[in-house]
Amino acid sequence: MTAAIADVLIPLALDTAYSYAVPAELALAEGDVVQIPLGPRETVGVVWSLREGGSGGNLRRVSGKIADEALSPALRRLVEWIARYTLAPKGSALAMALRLPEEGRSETARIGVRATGMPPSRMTPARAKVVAVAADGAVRGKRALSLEAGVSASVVDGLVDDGVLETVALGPDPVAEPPDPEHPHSPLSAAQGEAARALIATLTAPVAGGVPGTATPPAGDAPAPGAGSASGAGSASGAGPASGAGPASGAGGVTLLEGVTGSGKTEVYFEVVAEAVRRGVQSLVLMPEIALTAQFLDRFAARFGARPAAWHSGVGGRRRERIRAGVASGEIGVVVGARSALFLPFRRLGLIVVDEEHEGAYKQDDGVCYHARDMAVVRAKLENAAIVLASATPSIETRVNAERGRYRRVLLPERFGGRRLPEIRAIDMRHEKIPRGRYLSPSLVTAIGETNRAGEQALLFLNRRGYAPLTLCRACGHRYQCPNCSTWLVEHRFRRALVCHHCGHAERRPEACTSCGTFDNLTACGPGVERIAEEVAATFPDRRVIVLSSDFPGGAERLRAELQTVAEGGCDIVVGTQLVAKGHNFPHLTLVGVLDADIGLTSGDPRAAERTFQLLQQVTGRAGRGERPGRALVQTYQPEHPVIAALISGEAERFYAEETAAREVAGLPPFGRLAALIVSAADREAAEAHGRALAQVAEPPPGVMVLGPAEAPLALVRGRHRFRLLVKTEREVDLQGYLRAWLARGPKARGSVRVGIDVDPQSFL
DNA sequence: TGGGTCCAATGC
DNA sequence: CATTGGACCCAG
Repeated sequence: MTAAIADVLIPLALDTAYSYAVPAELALAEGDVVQIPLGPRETVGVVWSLREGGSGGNLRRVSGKIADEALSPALRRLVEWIARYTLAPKGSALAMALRLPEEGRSETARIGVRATGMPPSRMTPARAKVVAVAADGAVRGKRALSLEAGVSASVVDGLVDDGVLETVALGPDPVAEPPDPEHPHSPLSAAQGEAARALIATLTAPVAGGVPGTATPPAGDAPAPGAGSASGAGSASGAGPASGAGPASGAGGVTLLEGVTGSGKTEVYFEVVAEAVRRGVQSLVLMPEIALTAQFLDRFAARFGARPAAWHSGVGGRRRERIRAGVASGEIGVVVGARSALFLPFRRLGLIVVDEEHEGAYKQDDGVCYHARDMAVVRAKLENAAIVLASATPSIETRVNAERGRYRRVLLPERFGGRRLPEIRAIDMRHEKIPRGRYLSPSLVTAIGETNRAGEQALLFLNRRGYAPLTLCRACGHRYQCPNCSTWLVEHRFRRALVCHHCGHAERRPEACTSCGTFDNLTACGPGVERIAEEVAATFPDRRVIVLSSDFPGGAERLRAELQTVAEGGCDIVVGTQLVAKGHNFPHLTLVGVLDADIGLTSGDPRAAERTFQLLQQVTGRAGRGERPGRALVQTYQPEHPVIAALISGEAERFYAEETAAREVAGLPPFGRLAALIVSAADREAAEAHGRALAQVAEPPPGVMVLGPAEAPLALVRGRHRFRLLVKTEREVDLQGYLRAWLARGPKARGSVRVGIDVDPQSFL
């Protein structure tokens, strides 16, 4: 009898599966999660393939199968696809889809109470309220009961001691409730309804037979570009993730939902999610930053009468496991999550929505460098699911795909409820008289005054955390720099610290200069939001001011509360970083002031213009989303710059056209391909030498250009020196194949030298 | 020479 | 990733 051999992929930085003998009593299938011996210990892995093996050799044996865990074929192909595309070891890609035990704190057992029917020995007004509420005999959480009755928790405790209430062990709180697509909700506008219908038409799940259990039949055989030969050579060729998308009509494929800020895109795709629920398929809504989703989850609950499962890095332990299990069983219908939700083991995924698809946060820049938006397109294809990319300011890549007919495009050109887009004006800072160390122009101060007098809110936007981006000694000129990174330390006056925004290094702000010893002579250069808040407080002493940035003291919970305060009109002036640019509805906000629109335009990054345009468009779009019309004032030193000019004139189309043309001329994505090799080492010389050695053997064929090594713009990060090589190819070139051959030819990294590969780099730092 | 630390190679 | 064993270093 011939023994079966399992090739098992292990979630480590290994590119090949390891072979194990399968014990006769163990029935294994491809995709099964198994326990296997690895060196001196036991680990888990996934059966990647099964085969007959003559003697079985002297392989070690699979120790056992982990029940109820298996990776679907689609998910396994996604892992393969990502590994091939990003040049990451397959095992590393698998690790993202496995994320197993997370041995978390066990959930605190919840206790519920219900009425026993016994009368209280002593009646008080508070007790009477509780008894009245509990009279129906239902089980409630202690806290829920006291809230409902409007009494303190101790009253409930007292009644428990008295025997009036009895405690009951409650199951863990549900991780998600089933969404109800027919839950009553406010109607859509005509434009929204039309957009929703167009998107619903792209759903692949059949209308009839939407009974749970009747999964959509899987797609054909080679759904994604790159699913091909096992050798991998040339498979991820030419086509990026975007190509291979369906035709621009019929079901399936990719659809861009493009709507100006305030047009109600969310409500539109909620209708698509509702239809997916009706048809019995699961939906995944990807969001860029989960800190912002509290308000979003509320909106979801308002539409569906239930909260969706929320998935992000902060969800840990048992809860994480329960979401995974619920998604795998099909019990959970809708997941809202950050990019890692892309790897959840959906049982019958029918729809993916990528909200704010242009967001840079979708790109993972360490470990396996992948772009969640692009991989979502791949997963949708593999699952034969529909996918919607939503944005007010789509990325150039996505727009080009839409223009070329690879993606469908659905437009919402007007704001919901006939509201007007804010009027945007530039404030030319070259002509404004501002004292040194101040940043609010007189024109802006006047506008804030007018706005507040009308009982409305103003938002001042500056994309810089902290108090000042640079601290220097007036006596000796010493500049405070991070010891691990080549960045200035940012002063955080509130914390009395100098902080590196790259590695987190923090030191106490010294009294005397650490270089020359001069006492009390350090000066803050440039503005951060804290400093602006100080200036606002000095200019408007009687206004309520809130500063919002991602390092908000007190964490996400307090931040949420502050956002709520702003939304309810509980403050007059908000000073914030890009955190406030996204996703929030501030109905009382009618003035947006952009303090330094030019930040980021001079960075030398090819995407700088696009990103700045998107950010400014988003943040100015915060104004006037309630009843009153809004306006935006943009402080700038170069009002004639194409980005600023397009923003002011509202000619987004022209900006996109020009920027797209410029990309095409330069052969940059999506018209060409880019990859970055980042060579890092503990010492500068070793990194540079290895970079040079690689460049030596680059041997670029026609259509391929290799630049560098150049010291990376952020040359020192976390104590490692970095050099970059940039590979630029024409669109048809098999970038991955070239990189693989090159790296195989090159010297192998020794010592502390590391070579990181970033296909489709987003940031050039 | 023993004992300690550090780090690169290894795992089927 | 977790373990390991070899390289290197130091005190006595």
